[in-house]
Amino acid sequence: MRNSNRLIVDMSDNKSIIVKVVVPRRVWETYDYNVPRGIAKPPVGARVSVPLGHGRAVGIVVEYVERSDFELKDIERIIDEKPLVSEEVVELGMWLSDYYHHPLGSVFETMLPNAAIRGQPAKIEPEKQWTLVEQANPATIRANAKRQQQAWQTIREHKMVRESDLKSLDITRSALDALERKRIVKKTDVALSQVITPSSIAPTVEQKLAINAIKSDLGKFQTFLLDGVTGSGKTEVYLQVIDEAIRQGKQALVLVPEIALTPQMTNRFHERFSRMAVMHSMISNAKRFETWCQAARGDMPIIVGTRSAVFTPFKHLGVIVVDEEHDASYKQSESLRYSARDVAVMRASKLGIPCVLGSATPSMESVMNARSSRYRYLQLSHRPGAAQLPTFHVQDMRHTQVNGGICEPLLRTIRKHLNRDGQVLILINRRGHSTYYICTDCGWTANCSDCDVRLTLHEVPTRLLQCHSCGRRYQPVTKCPDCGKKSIATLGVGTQQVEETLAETFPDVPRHRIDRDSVRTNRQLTAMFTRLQYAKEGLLIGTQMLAKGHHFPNVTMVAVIAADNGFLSTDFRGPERTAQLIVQVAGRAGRAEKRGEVWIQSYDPDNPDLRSLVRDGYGGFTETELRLRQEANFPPFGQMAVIRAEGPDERVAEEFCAEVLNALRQCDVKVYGPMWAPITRVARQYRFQGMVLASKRSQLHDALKTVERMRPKSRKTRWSIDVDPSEMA
DNA sequence: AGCACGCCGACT
DNA sequence: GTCGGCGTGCTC
Repeated sequence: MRNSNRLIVDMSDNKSIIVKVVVPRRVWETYDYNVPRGIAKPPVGARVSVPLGHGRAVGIVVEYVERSDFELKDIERIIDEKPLVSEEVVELGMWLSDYYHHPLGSVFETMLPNAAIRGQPAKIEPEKQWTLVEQANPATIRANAKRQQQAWQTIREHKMVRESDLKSLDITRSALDALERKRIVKKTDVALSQVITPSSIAPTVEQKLAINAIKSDLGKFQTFLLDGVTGSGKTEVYLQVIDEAIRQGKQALVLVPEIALTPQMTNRFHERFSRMAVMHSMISNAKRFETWCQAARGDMPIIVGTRSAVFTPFKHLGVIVVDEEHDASYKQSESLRYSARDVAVMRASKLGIPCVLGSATPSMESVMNARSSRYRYLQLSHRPGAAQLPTFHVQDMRHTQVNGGICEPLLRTIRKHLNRDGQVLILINRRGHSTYYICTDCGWTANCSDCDVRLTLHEVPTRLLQCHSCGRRYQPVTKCPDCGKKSIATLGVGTQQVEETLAETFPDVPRHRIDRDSVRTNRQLTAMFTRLQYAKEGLLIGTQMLAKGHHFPNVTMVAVIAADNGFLSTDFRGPERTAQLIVQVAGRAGRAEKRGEVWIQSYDPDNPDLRSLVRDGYGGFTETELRLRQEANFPPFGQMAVIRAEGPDERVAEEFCAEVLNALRQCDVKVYGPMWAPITRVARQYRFQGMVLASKRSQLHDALKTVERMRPKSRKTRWSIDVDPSEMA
């Protein structure tokens, strides 16, 4: 049994060191490795290169142990002499694996930047900076030493120059060496430098209250729910709190939704803080790892980033801000299905620091937490500049003539606003032209061959049928494939059709359509918002993209074309999402001097959620919705998880789902299902799901624990556990 | 990430 | 029979 690179652990030798290593693979446990004698002990949180199976992997040391039950291999190489991640982040990974019932190795795969997993060297040591020696005599620099003169002047101008900035400032190594020998400049550890530009705005009374409340809790764990209407100045609160944290020598983490990371947002931070970094999916691997290391060594005071930035290690994190905390993009919908908002609160509690959750439309979870005093509730109810909130009008569509998705009264109101030089924003939650492509004779509808969804007809840029589930495109037929008649018609409106309708009615009014088809990349989105800022008139037609990104000061009217889909959705979070969307988009309407107008077209105007939203605003909606949730024991009252299973064989997938759910039925939880997923088939995979509800967190957790490692013969069926699901789809 | 293992269809 | 395609599981 002797193998050259294996050795049996010699128990008589108590000096041998064994380390537990997390490898970034789909594995549930840490692996044990032997640290060969004569090699320095790798610290906890450092990366090591280890043999794994037939290849090798880069892992993270999480613990030392005395003995192991395995035949151990030797660590191949120690990559980091100092820990790459703090013990706090290692523990966070363990917690994530436990809470979301996800393999530990995959958790670290999600948490670590690609460059770190590939084993690229990290810069963990503090950076060096060059400064002038106080009683230096620049006269000793000879007149012909041009490079030295230049270097000296640059350093004098900037007061200090970072090692990493030398190249961009055109300072050479040799010039610096010469200056150092002459004792004109010196090299030291970089000091956390931050030039803070004081606020130019005087905070309102409410802002001041919020700022002071959070500031006085810096240094201890407390979650705040900052409930502030659009334009009420939440960002100013964040900025002033971060200002104070930085003055105390701490760092700050700011999470923003994916779509919101526009220059407008980061510029607000840049105006106030000289040194900050952004992190999102478009940042290159190398840059991301660099920023990550800077934060870890305490050399980056502020990180503004999207979901995955919540895993950034910090040396002295002082406060976490989660802007638009209700936003669905904080929940990852594949692999490790974490909620960055919840992880942020968890981190804050472990670190003993405050966490600020900001929103104009807080999630039901956060509202409940504020009511039960787990969170401190702070409110910003006024818009500075005294802009008034808009008036709501629900248009009963049941007895109204409709043309291309828009009814006659709405068209008249749009005309009125356009005539008064106002912009009108039109929200439709569907892209494309029509949502049905049907035969009026036999009832045939165009469906995707791989998914169980109807095809959407697109007219722009070319006429084609598209599956919005798998992306497959089809050439539209002119004759019904079933009955052969030429009685093809379309039904259901999307953004393209509404744009078409409005083009016919208002041919001379400029129109801007904003959806995933017109704006493909984040860059295009930014460019579009910039353009719209200067477009003072016209129609803005778009999907939820419009509601999130930006404020349009000239919009005096907002029209919601179809709110019913959301309020009547089978997804229990549908109404919440829709109400948030309407309130967010309504926040774009109204100028300082006059109230805006919001029109909602509905075939179900008596819907309780819609009625309470329109009558009493988001607070009223919250009351109604929470009552409905409580009756069903849905979150935030009950604790929920969803089991999903999909596979190429309908029977097998359903049986597998049933098997997992039956195991859960043995536990102290309520189980519903298996049932079809809202989209029953995607890319030829049949999808089933089941719902697990428990009154207490621990009951849900224990039940999921029992199936977590069951891993039954998953013949071709992929399955997953989704804790705290954000949608049922 | 690779690689072994085993199950199934196809082929000399 | 045996070959090899790929889906599945394992790696301290």
